[in-house]
Amino acid sequence: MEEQIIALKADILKAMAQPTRLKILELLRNGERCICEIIPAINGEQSNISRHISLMQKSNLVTTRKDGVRVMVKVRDPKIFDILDRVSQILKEQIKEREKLFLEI
Amino acid sequence: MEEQIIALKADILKAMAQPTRLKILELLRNGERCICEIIPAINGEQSNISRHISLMQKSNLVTTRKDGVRVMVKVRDPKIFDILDRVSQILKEQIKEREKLFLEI
DNA sequence: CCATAATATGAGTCATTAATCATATAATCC
DNA sequence: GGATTATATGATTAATGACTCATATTATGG
Repeated sequence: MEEQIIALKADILKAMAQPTRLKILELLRNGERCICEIIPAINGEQSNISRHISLMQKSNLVTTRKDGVRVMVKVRDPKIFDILDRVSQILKEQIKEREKLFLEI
Repeated sequence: MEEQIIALKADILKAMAQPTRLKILELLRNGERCICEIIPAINGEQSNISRHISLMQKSNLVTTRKDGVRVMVKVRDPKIFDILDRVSQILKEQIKEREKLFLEI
């Protein structure tokens, strides 16, 4: 596979692979949200959230639109949530296996 | 959702979100591989590949077993490949949309 | 026009990461 | 045992990332 394609795939995954950004994406499962709602919802610092959202926008994970003073954010492609679901499943099974090992001691 | 769970999800995604590691994972689609095969296949530096594999092992993405001098690596949970497939789909559609915009100019 | 609310951005800090070279460890074969 | 092959690891460097504070920008309502 070509280097460029690989790099773009890595960028998509990188844009998801961070706790604050995961929290934002989880919030956006319920649809479009204003940045001003996201900040208190995940108890984040304004400038930090702003940067995380602009990063996800650059990687095309989310889109934004202006609504007066507010900026509304939504996830561009719902397949993002499929990925998040898979990650949850994988994690659940990892935790199960760790518990199994623990019981064997 | 709890901070810890979020952090673990981010770790799984982080372990995938890097070009060299993506290449390794793609190679492992065809099953278990020796590290000594992976190194030339992706044209990597030995110590670098070694570190990337041990990182993916720590995040439980892959497992390893010794076979003589060799270390065989395989992906622990095939759902990893589902994630890679989704990322490919998302990227394809992103590229399509960019082309669409380009044609409109 | 001014005050206010929402967002963005410059600059700085601190931590993490990827990569590489050199060297160590471990298993195998002769 | 000694040479060889495969892998791991310590140390270093350069780049990137997350976060914060202060300040700028933008839109709205009064």
